Amino acid sequence: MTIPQQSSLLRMSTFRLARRLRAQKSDDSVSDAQFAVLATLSIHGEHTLSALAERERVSAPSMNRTVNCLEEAGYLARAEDAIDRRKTNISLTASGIELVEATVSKRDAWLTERMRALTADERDLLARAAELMGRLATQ
Amino acid sequence: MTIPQQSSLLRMSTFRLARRLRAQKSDDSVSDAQFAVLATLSIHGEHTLSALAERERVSAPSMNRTVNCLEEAGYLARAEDAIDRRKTNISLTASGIELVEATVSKRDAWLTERMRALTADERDLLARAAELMGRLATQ
DNA sequence: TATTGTTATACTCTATAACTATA
DNA sequence: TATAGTTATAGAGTATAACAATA
Repeated sequence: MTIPQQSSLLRMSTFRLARRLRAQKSDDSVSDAQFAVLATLSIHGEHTLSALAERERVSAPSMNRTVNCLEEAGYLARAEDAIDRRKTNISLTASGIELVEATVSKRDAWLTERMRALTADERDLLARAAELMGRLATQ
Repeated sequence: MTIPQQSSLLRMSTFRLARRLRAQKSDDSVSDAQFAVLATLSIHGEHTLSALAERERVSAPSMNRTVNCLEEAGYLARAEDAIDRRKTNISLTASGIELVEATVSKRDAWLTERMRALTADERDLLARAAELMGRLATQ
């Protein structure tokens, strides 16, 4: 198999699996865009609005709106920066942490159940592949 | 490593790689939702509106709107069904086929370039993993 | 009566341009 | 003057409810 053929296979399988995983949510009231923000705050901690916009590759006004919705729903909180008063520091509330954990658990449970149907060798192969995929994505 | 740990690794890497791949487009004027429709028509051929809505898991009015945009942009065409005149058959135009091929090429080129940095054994491992991921997604 | 597609309406996500407050 | 955040406005994607045409 040529390298382009291998790439094409990996691209298709990655999209299909990501799509199935994304469908596993713990709460339908939060959109994909909103959940991505909560997940980013969960993994990388407190962000200013513009840092969050840059990381999610959307405009600041767009992120501002999404943050407004999430703040209103009680999943995150804004706090004025003590030093630079133009900035607002955005972080998860207890309720936001809970929602991220519940969704991550649901997705992992869905995948774990399907991985039990594989052999130990196949699971090991997938774990090693995951490490390589991470490297490809950050390259 | 436990099965849940393997699952969690695979989930994170899949999302990261899918995100990077999705960012590789050949034309910024077509949204993700619109491109997904074009890709579905490219892979699975002609669809009625409701078949398309069901496959993309959105409502019929939502799909109708997306199809309107794509029709106006000239990427797909509606045709009346000869037998059942309630139905409209939706298929890609030459321009639509071209756009799908250009985007797929760009994504594959991006991934192929990064896979060249791996060893032959690592690429082979990823190709076998892709097959397993496809199986997990359809299970 | 049921199905297919569409229109009406409303809310979220997206963007650019313009504004406010602070540095 | 520059930067961080926000508001104004407009276009696209999502949904449910209601409608027209056809089976």
